[in-house]
Amino acid sequence: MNKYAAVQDQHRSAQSRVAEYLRQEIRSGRMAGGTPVVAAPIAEHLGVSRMPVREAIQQLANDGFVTIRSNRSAVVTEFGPGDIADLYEMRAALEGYAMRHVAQNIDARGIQEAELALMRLDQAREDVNWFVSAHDIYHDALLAYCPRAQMVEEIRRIRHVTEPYLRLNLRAGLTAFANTTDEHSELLDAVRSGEPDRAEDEMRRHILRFDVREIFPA
Amino acid sequence: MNKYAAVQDQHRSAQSRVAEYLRQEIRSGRMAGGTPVVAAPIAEHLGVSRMPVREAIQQLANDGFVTIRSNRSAVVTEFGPGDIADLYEMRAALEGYAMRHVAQNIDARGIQEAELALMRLDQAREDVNWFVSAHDIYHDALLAYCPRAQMVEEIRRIRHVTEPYLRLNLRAGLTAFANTTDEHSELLDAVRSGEPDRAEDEMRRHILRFDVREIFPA
DNA sequence: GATTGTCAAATTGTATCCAATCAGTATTTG
DNA sequence: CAAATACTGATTGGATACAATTTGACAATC
Repeated sequence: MNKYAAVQDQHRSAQSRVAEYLRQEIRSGRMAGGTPVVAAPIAEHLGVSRMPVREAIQQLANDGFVTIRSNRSAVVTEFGPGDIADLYEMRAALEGYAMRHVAQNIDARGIQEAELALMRLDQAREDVNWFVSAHDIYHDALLAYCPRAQMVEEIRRIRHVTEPYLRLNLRAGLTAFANTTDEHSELLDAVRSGEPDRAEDEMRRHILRFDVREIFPA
Repeated sequence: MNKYAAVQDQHRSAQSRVAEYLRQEIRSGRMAGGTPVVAAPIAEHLGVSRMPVREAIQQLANDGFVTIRSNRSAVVTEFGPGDIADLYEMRAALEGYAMRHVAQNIDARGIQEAELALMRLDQAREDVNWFVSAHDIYHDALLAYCPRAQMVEEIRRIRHVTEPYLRLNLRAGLTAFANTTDEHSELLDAVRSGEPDRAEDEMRRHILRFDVREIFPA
């Protein structure tokens, strides 16, 4: 199945192809939380043996996408309200701190790119998938000016792991759509000012404004 | 080799035993940065096949302990000054934020335990290994009152990955030894006050006071 | 009727075998 | 003699085979 993609990616290891495939399935929500992740069928579907699938599953487990239960099938990780709060606070702490660097390092070109990404984000409000993608691009545009590779990687990891829940939130209450452009605009102002404290504070507040309870019916 | 430990851990999977073994070797510094991590000899040494070793290596790679080079032997990750700064800033951001929760949640019993851990830390100043262990315990005593499991886990991960470099620093300049008790004491005061802002600020400053340049000769 | 025991299907965990890849060295060739 | 090339040893990457474990169903028992 999907021979062309397989051929195109032939140079990369089977494991990383499998990992990328599963990551996309989970991020997109096609494999929802709780879905069993069984090695054998996936291996057959992608035309590889179980071994690289196992390793891919473990890799995803380390990123938090799946949960491995010893001697039982792994499952797509299901996050509860507490877990989401946890992840969002982590991201607030890290991405807030990252903005200190960004505010001090960003140049005219960076500002321009962020403004462009912001416009695209505004245009993307009609479609959930489009919006999520544009939202990623906007945040990444800012993080490009944070010279801390591991920090940025961790921030992205968290964003990706929580992506299905952002999608749910966008589809459920439209509030997220409405607020978000103004917030992102204020955020950009703060970064433009070059004041680390202000940039950090703005990013923190922006991320923590995400209301988990919209998704999880009490 | 080491039959008793093997028997004791028989209930757990070979993979996790191997992972734990390697993690300890690396954290302790017995396997220094740059050391090749070859599957076959380790497998033989521990009396298992190469497969669980492979998976253990990959698990460690996801935590940052080793670096996998495609089709070449993996190596123990070697961090440069920039990487260490990166990791310490991440920890500052996260553990600082965690202290907001701790300051608000800690009770009399928690304070007491932290004070005890602080005394033990002070006693441990003569020996590097002892000190590192006591330092871990002190920080964990505080983090026990942060109700954000994933955040705490990530903080610990960073602390463990940087452990060999802390050891180097302790052995090299003794400054870290000297400053640290006072700092930790001030930190505990801030937590005791219950003020989130103050607790966060104190923890951040404490962590960022770590001077990387002591290790890396310019 | 509830509980326990046993068996079978599904799935993971581990071992072993073979192919692919890379680093370094020897060797050829201009 | 220098540069390109071909070989060799070491090591990983992947596939297949098999053992161990768990789950659930169904039957036996109290």
